[in-house]
Amino acid sequence: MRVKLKTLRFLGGFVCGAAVSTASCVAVINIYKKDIPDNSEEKEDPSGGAIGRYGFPLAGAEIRHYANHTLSYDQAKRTPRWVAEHISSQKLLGKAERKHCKFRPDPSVPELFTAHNEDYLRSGWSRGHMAPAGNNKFSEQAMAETFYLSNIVPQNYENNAGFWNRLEMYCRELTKRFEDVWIITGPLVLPVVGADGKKNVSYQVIGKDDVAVPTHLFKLILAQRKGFQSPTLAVGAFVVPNQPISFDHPLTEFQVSLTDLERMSGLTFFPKVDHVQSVKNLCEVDSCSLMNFKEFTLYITGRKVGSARTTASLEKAMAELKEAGISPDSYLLKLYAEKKNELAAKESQVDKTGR
DNA sequence: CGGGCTTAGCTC
DNA sequence: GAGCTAAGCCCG
Repeated sequence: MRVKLKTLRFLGGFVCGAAVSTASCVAVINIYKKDIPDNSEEKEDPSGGAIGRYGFPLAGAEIRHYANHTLSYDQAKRTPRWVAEHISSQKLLGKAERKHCKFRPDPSVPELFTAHNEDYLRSGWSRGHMAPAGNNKFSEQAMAETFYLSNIVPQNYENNAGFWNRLEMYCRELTKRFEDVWIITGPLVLPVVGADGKKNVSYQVIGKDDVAVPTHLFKLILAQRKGFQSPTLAVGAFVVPNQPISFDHPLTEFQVSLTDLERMSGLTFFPKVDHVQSVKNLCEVDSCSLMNFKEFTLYITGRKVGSARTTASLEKAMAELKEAGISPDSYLLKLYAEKKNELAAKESQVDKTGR
């Protein structure tokens, strides 16, 4: 029997993390043959071809392939419907830098349906990657393509830099324990139950192009480990509100069943997974835990120390860490010492030459 | 890592 | 002057 669908409920005024399934609910998901529309048979047009004489509407939702991501675009919302990726530990190695990248309209999206940077500017929303730039360190080309606005949705700043950022880091960390990780990410506009008990879908649109601001973002993770005899296939589906989410919310709070996500998104995921192949709950075979405040702050400080160009900015980063009540670990101390020497040498050189 | 903004320099 | 780009500095 199919996994029972749970009805999504939003309490009036209270914004919750979408439907939260109990862990046991998605402990083992047997993916059976799904009700996939079969377009292979051309049905005969009883009107003798008159209806289609001048063609049928086109949605522009065809699958678009890029160097390291694939997506379907939503021409009405000026955002992707979904973006798919495959990552492995190898792809995370490399020197491609986001500093050399620019957000820009996707040249393959018709001008009539594309978003522009101006839509996001001063809109109150940041440009949030669906396929993250950080998953493309191996290729400047692949990274640059993730900055096409076809891969971007309006996202809350704090969510993007915080909880969502940590979720993306967790996905990369998964490649240490699973050889192959497939990720599908996209926006959602979910209904809200109002005071009158009626359900309504409402979303903001920004800029001259009316780019749709999603109420939630989803991320679906399929992780495969080549076991000695039995390979492990595990799935985790997460629906995260497009708003600030503090450190006291665990990732599991936003987990939903695969079936629930399919119902919310209108998408059938991984249709080629074997019918009766047992797929495990990712959060039962792996931690599903994101960096805590201390780990995250240490990491960010490490990035700032590594990129510091002056002694002043270097010391500022360390002072802010202390201010947060966190003492540097051995890795950061080493990084700090190296950077301090490097900058001192550079700055004394400047003094000598007067440059 | 995830995002911003400002500035200088260039072309038209 | 407008418009684009790259570099540098800012934030969480």
